[in-house]
Amino acid sequence: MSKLPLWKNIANALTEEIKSAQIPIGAKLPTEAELSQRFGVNRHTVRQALSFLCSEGVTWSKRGSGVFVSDKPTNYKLGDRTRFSQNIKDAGRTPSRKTLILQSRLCTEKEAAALNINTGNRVLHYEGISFADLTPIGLFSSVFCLSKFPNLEDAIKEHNSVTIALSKCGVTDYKRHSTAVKAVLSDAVQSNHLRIKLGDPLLRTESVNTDLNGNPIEFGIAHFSGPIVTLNYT
Amino acid sequence: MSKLPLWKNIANALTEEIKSAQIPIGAKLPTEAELSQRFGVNRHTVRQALSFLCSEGVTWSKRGSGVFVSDKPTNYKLGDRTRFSQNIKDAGRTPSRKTLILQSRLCTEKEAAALNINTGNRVLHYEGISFADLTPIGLFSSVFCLSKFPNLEDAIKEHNSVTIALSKCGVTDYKRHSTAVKAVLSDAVQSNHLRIKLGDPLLRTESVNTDLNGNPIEFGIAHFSGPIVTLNYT
DNA sequence: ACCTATTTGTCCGTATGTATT
DNA sequence: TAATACATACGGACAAATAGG
Repeated sequence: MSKLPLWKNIANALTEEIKSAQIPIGAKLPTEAELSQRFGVNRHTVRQALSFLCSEGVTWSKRGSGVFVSDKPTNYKLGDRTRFSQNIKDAGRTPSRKTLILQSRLCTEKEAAALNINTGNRVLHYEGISFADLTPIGLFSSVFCLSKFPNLEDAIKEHNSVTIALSKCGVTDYKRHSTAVKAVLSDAVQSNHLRIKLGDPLLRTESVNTDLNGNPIEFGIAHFSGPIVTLNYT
Repeated sequence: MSKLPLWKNIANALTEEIKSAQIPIGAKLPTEAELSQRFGVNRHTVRQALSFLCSEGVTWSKRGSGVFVSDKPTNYKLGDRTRFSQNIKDAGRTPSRKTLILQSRLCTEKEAAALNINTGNRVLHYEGISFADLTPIGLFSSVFCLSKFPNLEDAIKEHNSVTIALSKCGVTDYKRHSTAVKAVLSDAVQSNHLRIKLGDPLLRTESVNTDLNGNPIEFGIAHFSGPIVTLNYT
């Protein structure tokens, strides 16, 4: 019946199982050995099917570990009211964050310039991973002027949300003042956190948020997973 | 020396010969047998390199005949947008463009949806390279609805400017309706045009421009050189 | 910190099929 | 028809990265 090559049939079968969520997003496919057993073919025939799926972006592979189902592309809106949580919710997904660093330190020159403070000042450094559902979509690293928000660290710890924490510190609203976007290659740490391949492209954004008076309150650098995140500016 | 796999080195070598036109567009590559002899590897190792080139769109193969250098300069994904000229000037540099394609053709489904026209319609396809001074900074590919602007092709040829050409067609002003940005890796054609390394990151933007009534007039895809271009939203 | 088993990646070899010349 | 050239499929061996004890 099927004039298609063996490997193509296998690729189609696996695609169906992925589309129907029998193999959910992020899940590991059976090993090449298991698949060759199941389909009764040589391992290389399975590999050709898997290679095709990877080239189509349906899956990605990690040597020594396995082949995994890629996440669907995520849209991330970029505007003057950019909020991480709301963005993810709008996409029908559940946002969460994992904190990697939350501590005060002296600010750098670049940070001082962006926040319009002096170089001697202390800042709160907040760094971590952003998730949509269970998929890491980006790394963030923000600094806030400590003298303006002495209690911000505790507030972030308590509420696990920058927006809520800032409101507890008297900032009822803030705006995105500027965003600079460029494309870079991921390094080992980033690719590990984002579960992508070393050398996959990243969207790097540098942004400044201000209060409604135009005073800068946050300077942030974020790296979004290039393969699955799209920034939307409307 | 090279920690790269054999097949990757072969792919790079062939890419070089294609880029330098030692193997010109449309020409047939040596046979798999000849290449395996030349590189001293198994035929399958050569095949892996050729398979990669084909997946990158650099070549295409015909069973029983041979492997040929693709003649389609940029089969998919290339693009642009305008108002970029002003940005370049603001940065104290001189903008210019080189046209690669300027011709009418049937629109694709995606283009029809973006321009809010039917799939049978003809569009003007304008594709080329944007320069700042003498440095290529991006590739653009735009389509315009031909039935709305029947004289646009000649106007672009005459004035070498989309903005001026559109004004000759009655569009005195237009604005960007939406822009979606993501990071991708450059392929052989793109890296060649932009004079960057194969695999360097690119900023890919998809945008729609509308007239002041909100009717879409242009759909464009652009690829900006990741290492040197930053998009700024303020 | 180390070892081992697992898993994917690379490379070679052989045979056969299918389309082109 | 015959020779050529790419496509598919099988097989084995080892390397490299990972995961788990």
